[in-house]
Amino acid sequence: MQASSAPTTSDAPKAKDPAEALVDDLFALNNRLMAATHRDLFAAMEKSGLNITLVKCLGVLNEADGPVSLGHVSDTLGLSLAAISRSVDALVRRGQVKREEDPDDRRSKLVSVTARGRATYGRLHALRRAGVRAFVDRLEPDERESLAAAVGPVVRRLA
Amino acid sequence: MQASSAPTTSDAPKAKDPAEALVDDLFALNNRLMAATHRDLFAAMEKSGLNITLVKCLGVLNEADGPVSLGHVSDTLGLSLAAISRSVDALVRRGQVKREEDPDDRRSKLVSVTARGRATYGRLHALRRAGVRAFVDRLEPDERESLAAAVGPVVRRLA
DNA sequence: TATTGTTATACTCTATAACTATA
DNA sequence: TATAGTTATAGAGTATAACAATA
Repeated sequence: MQASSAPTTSDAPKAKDPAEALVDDLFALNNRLMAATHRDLFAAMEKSGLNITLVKCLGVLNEADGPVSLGHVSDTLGLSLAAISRSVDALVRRGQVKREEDPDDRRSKLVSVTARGRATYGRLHALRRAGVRAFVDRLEPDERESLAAAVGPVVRRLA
Repeated sequence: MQASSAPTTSDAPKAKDPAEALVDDLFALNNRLMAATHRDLFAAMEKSGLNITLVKCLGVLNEADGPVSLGHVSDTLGLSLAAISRSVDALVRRGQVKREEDPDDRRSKLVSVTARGRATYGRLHALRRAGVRAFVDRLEPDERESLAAAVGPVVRRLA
């Protein structure tokens, strides 16, 4: 997809909501960054024997403070409990996560990431980050400067 | 996924490559925009009876200058010719695209988007754009201003 | 013979439903 | 009875391979 509508040239017949131009620019930037970050990611996932759902599960577990239930992962990702059950099982077989009975509720299982799972996730994260880095490397010094000054405060305020 | 590494606080022990901080910020911004644009998109796709591959095919055809071959779509999306053949067939059945024999090479089929397909794609595009717009609406005036000044030149230079 | 696209078959992944164990 | 998770079954989607038509 690419940006459409909203003339961004200066010879627009009428004064246009400047926010619309920004929307178009952010849209375009998003597309660039997505392309940059996704290019190598899928190859790496395939090489690691992981599919998208497995990576997402790994992400939830890596970002969790501690062990979580299957139901939590299911709710977070919006996938059926059955799918999560199978995905977690696959991750357990690959040594990426650990699954234990919840001592407080033996119906429930607590899932947590292993050291290997943390390493795997870190590798994939670094790959995505490298895509962004490649984008930044193509920027002019003054472009980097103004981007840093503009984007930094926004992401920190909304964090 | 969320940004990790790279301390962005000002009390970093050593002077760090400032580009690394920008990478983290753009990474975070990208995640925000992806979340914003993908939230409603999938619901709309489902409502339209389209899956991701069909939308991607529709995207290729909408962004093409004219009719293209199945092989072109296959190469562009990195999917097998068989999958594209079935996907295009589904789009034809839904009236989203038109498939004709190439008069210059009767082995080949030329696929082009119909008025309905253009409308469908436009609707999905507008939805993604609305997500970005919602993000922009949450910004402060000065944030909008500095973002516009920084992002605009970059996306226009790299376009 | 090589190439473009279609069809046959097998595999992966997910959802719904049935089931087990626990509360 | 209700809930957490597992397993059975069916459906969607893709890849590989076999095929048909054309170059």
